[in-house]
Formats: sequence, C-alpha cells, structure tokens
Amino acid sequence: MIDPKLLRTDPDRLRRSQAARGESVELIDQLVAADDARRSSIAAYEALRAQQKELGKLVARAKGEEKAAVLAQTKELVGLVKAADAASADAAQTFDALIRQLPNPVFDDVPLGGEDDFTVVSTHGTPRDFAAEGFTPRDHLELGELLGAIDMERGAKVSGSRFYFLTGQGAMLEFALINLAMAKALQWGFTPVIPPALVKPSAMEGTGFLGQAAQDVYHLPADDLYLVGTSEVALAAFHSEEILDSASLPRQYVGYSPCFRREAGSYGKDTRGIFRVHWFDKVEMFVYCDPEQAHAEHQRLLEFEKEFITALELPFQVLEVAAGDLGLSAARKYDCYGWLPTQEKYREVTSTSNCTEFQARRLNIRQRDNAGVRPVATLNGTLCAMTRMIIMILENHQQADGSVRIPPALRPYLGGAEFLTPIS
RNA sequence: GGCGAGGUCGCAUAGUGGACUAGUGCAGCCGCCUUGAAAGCGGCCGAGCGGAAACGCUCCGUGGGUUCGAAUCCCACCCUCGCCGCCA
Repeated sequence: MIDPKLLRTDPDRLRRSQAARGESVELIDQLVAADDARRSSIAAYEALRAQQKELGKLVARAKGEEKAAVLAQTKELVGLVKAADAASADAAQTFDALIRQLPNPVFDDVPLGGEDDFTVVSTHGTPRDFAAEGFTPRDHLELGELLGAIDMERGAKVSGSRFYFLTGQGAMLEFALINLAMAKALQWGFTPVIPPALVKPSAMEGTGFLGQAAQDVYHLPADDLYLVGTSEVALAAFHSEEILDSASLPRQYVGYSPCFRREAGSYGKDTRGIFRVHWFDKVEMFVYCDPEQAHAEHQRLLEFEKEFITALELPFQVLEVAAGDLGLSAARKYDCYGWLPTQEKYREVTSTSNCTEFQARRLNIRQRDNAGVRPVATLNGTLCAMTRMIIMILENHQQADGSVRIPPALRPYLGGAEFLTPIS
C-alpha cells in the first residue's frame, strides 16, 4: 500500500509510475475522488457522533421529565449516526479496495518497458566453450538421469506434471547447497529461520500475492490457507502488526522453505526437467530496515547473491527489471541470470526486490524512535533456489563423460567429493 | 476432537450498563537532589486518522447484535493456557 497522503501531495508521481508499469492511470483519479469522499464522510460522522456523546452525558445526569426530553432528542439522532457510520464505512471500503490494487510506485530511474526491456547491469565470468573442449553439452535432465539425481517420471507418476524426485547425489546436492547458503548467510549476519509454508490470507494479501498474482497461488479452501510461493511471505508477515525499535534495524533473516507455484500462465513453457516446477525449495533473504537505508540494503542483497553465484563458479549477468515486469510490491528489482549452456542463453536464478514501505503498510509493520512511529521498508532476495541452481551446476560443470565437477566451495558439504559421477 | 479457564495501553493488574476523558503498579523518558549512582521527589509516558494548533473521532482478541449510551449484556468466530484423547 502506498502512503495515502501521496494522493494529495504528489499524484503526478503516482501517474508516472502507473504509466511506466503500463497500468491504469485513471486509477489515480478514481483514488483521489474516493479519498475525498472518504474524508468528507468521516467528518460528517464525527460531527454527529460528538453531538450524540454530549447528549449521552446529559441523559446520564438528568432526572425525571428533563431526562425524558433529552432521551427523545438523542433517540432522533440514532438513525442519523447509523446512516453516517454506514456511509463512511462504505466510502472507506471503496477507497481501501482501490488503494490495495495500486502497485508500489516505481523509482523514476527504473527502465521503461516490459519483460524484454531489462537493462544488463553487469556480466560476470565467461561461458565455457564446449566445442573447443570437443563435446556437446548434455542438458540438466540427461545429466540428472545419468547421475541418478533427478527422477521426473516418478515425479509425474506420484504428483503429476512439473513434479520431480531428487534422488541420491541430487538430494545430497540440495542439502549441500542449503548448508553452503546458510553458512554464508550466517557469516553475513542473518538470523536463520524455518518458516511455515502454509499461511493465512492476511499474510498472502499483505505481501501482495493475492492481486493479479493470485492465479499462481495454491489455496486450501477447507482451511482457508495458502501454500507460499516463497518464504518471503512468512518472513514478511513475521513482524506484522508490530512496532520495532529503530535501534534494532536493519533486521536480516534468512529462511529456508518449500515454495509452491501453480504456474497457471505458463502452459507449455519450460516443460523439460526441473526448470519450471510446481514445487521447489529455496533459501531466501529478507530485510527490514529504515526506508532511508533501503536502497543500500538492496545493493547489499544483490552483492550477496553475486557472491553466492560466483562461489559456485557460474557465469552470470545482473539485470535490472523493467517497470512493466515488476510485481505489485517492488519499486525496483534486480535478477541474476545464470548461463545455461544447452539453451545458450542466460536464465533467471535469483531475484531481489526493494519493496520500500509497500508491504510494511499492508502488514502494519512500523518502527519507533525519538522522531515517532513510521513504517519500515522491506526487501527480499533469493540466495539459492534449489532446482535452478542444480540445473546451473550440472550443465556448467559437466564433463565429457557425464560426470559433474563440484565447485570447491560446495565440496565441504559433500564429504570432500570433487565430482558427481554417473551411476552404473 | 472433548471439557475447563482466559484474551484490557510494552509487562502486570483493576474495571459487570452513563463521570471510562480506561484507573493503578512496574518498566521507560525528562528534570530536581547527588562528586557519581541508587533511593526519594516532580513531570511525561499506547496506536491510527484529521488538524498549524487547540482539539475531535476510532481502537479493551475479531465480527455482528441489544441499548439513547457497551470494556461491561447477547450471538458467532479466532487465539492462548490447563487437563483428557490421538499423533511425529
């Protein structure tokens, strides 16, 4: 949610942002009108209510005939107060429904355009030249099957399309990635968290996943709970309805949880292997900080992501996502795209968003210091999405014989082994 | 799942229909006193919205209802604690 005051102080900024995102600019005018309606209806209600309270005091004090007279007077007011109350509740609801549709205003320097209009911020490492090495690279599924690491057929048998089993070396590889990610995050000062993967509607709504993103979310109607698509949801709602001491900021949490995605809009896209699946596990960073520090914290999260990908010796690019491709909550987003040899292009492995005060307003997360109480900023960033990272490691570090070189950073978590080796 | 107890301003507690403008204690903040600290004394001390301010309105788990008037009465739900059952 935006600061409603912006509707009066800087509606042009909101219009600019809507235009940049390719969203409705008229929504801003509707909001301004709804805000005016809401404010005047509140004023009307408050005036009547104050009158009613005064009369109430008289009733309490008065006796006999005088009391009867005042009582009659105040009874007349009841209907008016009720009507004014209903009108103001109505206006508030209209306003609330509108303002919750409004995405976080993007920063003015975010690139314009849609999905393909990102800017490449930087490029790291060099893709291997497999031709020069004298062999054609296998894709991650072929390697996964050779290694006995990935079982898609049984995933489909047990759970349906876009499900998989990680087995043997594949399962161990995930555990190693979790351990490396957690060890690094701990070093960086994060507090490790294992959050619930089922959350209430308020948590989902507060993080901005029940708007346009709702069709991509699993819902359990019998209990009215949602399966999270990222631990960001639970980590953000962790401090909901709380006022944090400013001195305790920034707070950095690193969560490990399964993530569930319906992938409703992606039929036929990335259908091979574990690139796009309905469930995967992820280590996610989450930061609460003063809005003044949000930009610096965002850069730090990006640096942490780069450090992790670099430790795994993967060539990658940092992209800044264009305004039209930002989610509801993000004012700026950087994605890291790792090199995928068999597709000969860079594909997404991490994503970090600066949500400024947008989520904090919806979830009512504030800070307090001498200057008073005000919303915090929230930021999130992928440290390691298991399936994507496993794909990257298998394909980039594969050898001609189908074995896979384990990057040294990961070896301590795999019993010191230097290679994953084909079975049988 | 069953039975019982409970949810009031950071914590603890009082409040069972009108003066509640929610009292008190603790913690916290400021000041006095003091070489310094403690104690003592005085003041401040929940959140939101509107307002330059004075001040007004809203909030006693949540949502409804009764009433001229609800923290207080009624209904539903949520959560916490205890015991029993089941389970990892």
